[in-house]
Amino acid sequence: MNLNSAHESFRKYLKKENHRITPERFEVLDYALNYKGHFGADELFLEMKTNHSNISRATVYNTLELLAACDLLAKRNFGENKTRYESNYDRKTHDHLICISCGAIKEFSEPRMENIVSEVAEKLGFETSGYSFNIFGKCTNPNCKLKKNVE
Amino acid sequence: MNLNSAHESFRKYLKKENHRITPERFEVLDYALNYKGHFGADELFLEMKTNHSNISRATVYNTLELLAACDLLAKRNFGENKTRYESNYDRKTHDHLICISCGAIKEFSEPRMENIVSEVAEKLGFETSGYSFNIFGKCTNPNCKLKKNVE
DNA sequence: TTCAGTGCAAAAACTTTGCAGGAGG
DNA sequence: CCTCCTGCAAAGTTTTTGCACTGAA
Repeated sequence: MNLNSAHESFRKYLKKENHRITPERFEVLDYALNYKGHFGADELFLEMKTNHSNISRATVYNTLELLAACDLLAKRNFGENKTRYESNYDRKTHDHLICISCGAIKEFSEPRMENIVSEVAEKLGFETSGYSFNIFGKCTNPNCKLKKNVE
Repeated sequence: MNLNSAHESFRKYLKKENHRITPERFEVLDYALNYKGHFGADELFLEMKTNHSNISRATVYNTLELLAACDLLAKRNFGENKTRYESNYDRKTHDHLICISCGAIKEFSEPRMENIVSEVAEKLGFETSGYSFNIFGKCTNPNCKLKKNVE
């Protein structure tokens, strides 16, 4: 993955929106892109703290909002009452299947969704900015129920 | 709306699952079915308290879980990091369009979703128990931005 | 009689806010 | 030099938990 071009996009976005370019914001970006799978804001903050970063909670929450606003991250919600983020960088859009028993999350791409979303939005007079589509169920993993393998 | 038949379903469910039949649980059911639109657990708890109910927070949270488990209520999450419930009783399934500016929520039915959900679940080896499909965007209401008219 | 369910209050989990000091433009 | 951004800690919101008591079966 090319971090430099992600930095470039972010820098451009910050400039355009009149936000300041700070080292802290790029530090959060690096951690976010290196995170495998989905993560919560607090999770990322704690990981950064563990790695002896001097970052503050407020800065992490604020920066993740910015990264979602410029589409470098995708904002998700899997029904756990917390916001999750996921790198959007170099990836194609996808939806999620969540096991309600062990928490495993599988991704899938469903080409029909794009059409459905734009048709519905047009019919109801909305200007779409995104959608979320999650399927819940029970997975066939034999270890299911044994471990909370959320990823 | 026929409350009696909802009571009947709930009673049946509780019996089947070996949960006790308590007046508190039916009190929560009544409040939930009478609530117009979507509500959070704490909202319902506070409304019940306002109406001088003797119910406890724990009982409300617990009972709403049960009502969702037996499909009298639908559990929703509109990306606000809180669980919302909605009566499922006597209503057909539907999805939601959420205005990110004023919070308005519109409902729509999309018949194609059912097929997509079962196809995806089968392909990936999941036993489906439900799905959530929310479209986010900006509505055309001229009052949009003025009031938080969540419903 | 028994133990699941209840009310209450405290804790937990996640997020937002207020403030004083520091650095980007 | 003017603010926006930062770190910190405190407060806010929603949900969960522990405990002693009560009432359904």
